[in-house]
Amino acid sequence: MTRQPPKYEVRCQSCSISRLCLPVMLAEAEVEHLDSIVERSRPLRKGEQLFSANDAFEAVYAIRSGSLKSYTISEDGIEQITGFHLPGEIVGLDAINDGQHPSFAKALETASICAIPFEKLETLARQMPALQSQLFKVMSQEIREDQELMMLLNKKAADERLAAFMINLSQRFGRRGLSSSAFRLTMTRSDIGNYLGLAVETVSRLLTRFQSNELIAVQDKEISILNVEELSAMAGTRCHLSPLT
Amino acid sequence: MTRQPPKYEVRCQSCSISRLCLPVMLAEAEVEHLDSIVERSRPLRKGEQLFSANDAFEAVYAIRSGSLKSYTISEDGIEQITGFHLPGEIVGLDAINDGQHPSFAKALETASICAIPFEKLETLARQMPALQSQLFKVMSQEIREDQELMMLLNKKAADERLAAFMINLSQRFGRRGLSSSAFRLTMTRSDIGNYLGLAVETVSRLLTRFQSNELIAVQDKEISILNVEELSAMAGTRCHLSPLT
DNA sequence: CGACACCTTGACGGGCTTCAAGTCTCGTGG
DNA sequence: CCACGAGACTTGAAGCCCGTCAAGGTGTCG
Repeated sequence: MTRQPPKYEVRCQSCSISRLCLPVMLAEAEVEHLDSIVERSRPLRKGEQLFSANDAFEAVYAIRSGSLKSYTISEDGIEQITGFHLPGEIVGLDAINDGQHPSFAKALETASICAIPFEKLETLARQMPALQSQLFKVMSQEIREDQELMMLLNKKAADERLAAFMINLSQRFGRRGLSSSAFRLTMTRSDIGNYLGLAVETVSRLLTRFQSNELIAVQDKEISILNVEELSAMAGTRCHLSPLT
Repeated sequence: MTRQPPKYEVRCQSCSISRLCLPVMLAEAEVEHLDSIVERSRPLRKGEQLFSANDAFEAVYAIRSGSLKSYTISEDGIEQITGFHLPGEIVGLDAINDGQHPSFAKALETASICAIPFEKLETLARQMPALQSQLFKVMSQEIREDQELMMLLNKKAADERLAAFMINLSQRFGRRGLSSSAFRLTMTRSDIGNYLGLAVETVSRLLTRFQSNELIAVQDKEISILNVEELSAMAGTRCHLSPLT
């Protein structure tokens, strides 16, 4: 008798977002090897931790469905959200360096996660050039995104930050086959503010303003982008014009 | 007759900062392999570019001596400095993902650079587990540092940012065998402000204030740290006490 | 239904940017 | 050698964006 695997045991070969994940560019036989080291467990429910700061680093994690936030907590207890993660993205890469997670990762909604033991992944990467290459690319990409975020936080006003955030989310949803013009925010306003370096109140006020300017429509956590052009223009740095009325 | 190599042809084996660079943890024979793919050219002079945005990505670069800044320029011409780099550090890692540099790197003073062709490095990494591992660690480290910087920019006041910056520089100089209590800033005040998301004037005022509070002594670009404890305390987030007089 | 988290809106104040002016250093060329 | 200009740095004054405080509304879950 063949035991029926629980339905969260999706294999890489049949995973719908594998083209955004590590298997990209891998030959079929290689995907099977990769699949063989992946560990899948029951989905995380909203609010559950995937890992915590100071946890020993065992694996990196690929998101199969749902969304996560990763964040650090400073000595004095201040939370700093360092990223929101969608299906196909890899989290935990910041822990490689010293074998211990520097950050937390928590589910923003029910989320299915693939754990990929890092030692095995390293070994596999040595045998599969395309996998090694993809790993370097994923990490490089994260470095670059952090740098773009730095530009955002250092040089842009509150409305520009929020516009850039919405455009970014929109594009990421689009790449995953979802609507890029209408989506649901899985994080709270407070999370957004934390991430963008703004007070919750500012985020709330800006969403209201964007809505009255007909850039977006807001219905609780549901967002519709009504005017991509103008929103994108706002996301690009503005040269200190007077604020719109 | 054996040609005398120019004196900038230092080999990895005899390089004074190899313990901070890629060769760390490599066996002697492995270092020789690595050394054999490294390309060294004449030193960069102050202000010269190592690479520019949109340049094709060929190599990553290790700094042997001197210092660099890396920065991006947004569509509308705003410069955003993304990092300052000291000997032993690797720059160009943000270019791996799409074969094109997203940022610029420029010498802040005369600097000797080792170019490491990335394709060869990848190949070598497949044969040398310790090298592959070190590469992952270096990239992981950069991701983590960017996240710490995010915390700095998002959550801390101007004086805390500058204090953290000084402490960070101090520690990095120390690790390189230089004095951690007295050093020379190779970047301008404007660069510091750009990096930390502050106006030049703010940086200048804070340096003056730090000096009158006897936390540091400033003589043009020469900095002496007089009170590490208090400066470190300031670098840790403060709980909104009234400013020191 | 009551506790709690999330969200919104208004009022106020402060920390930083911006603007402006002046000093100093340094490299360059006459 | 020195004049000269450009860039770097400092210091002061004024204004504004956004954080903070406060209050109230809404939705959710035990």
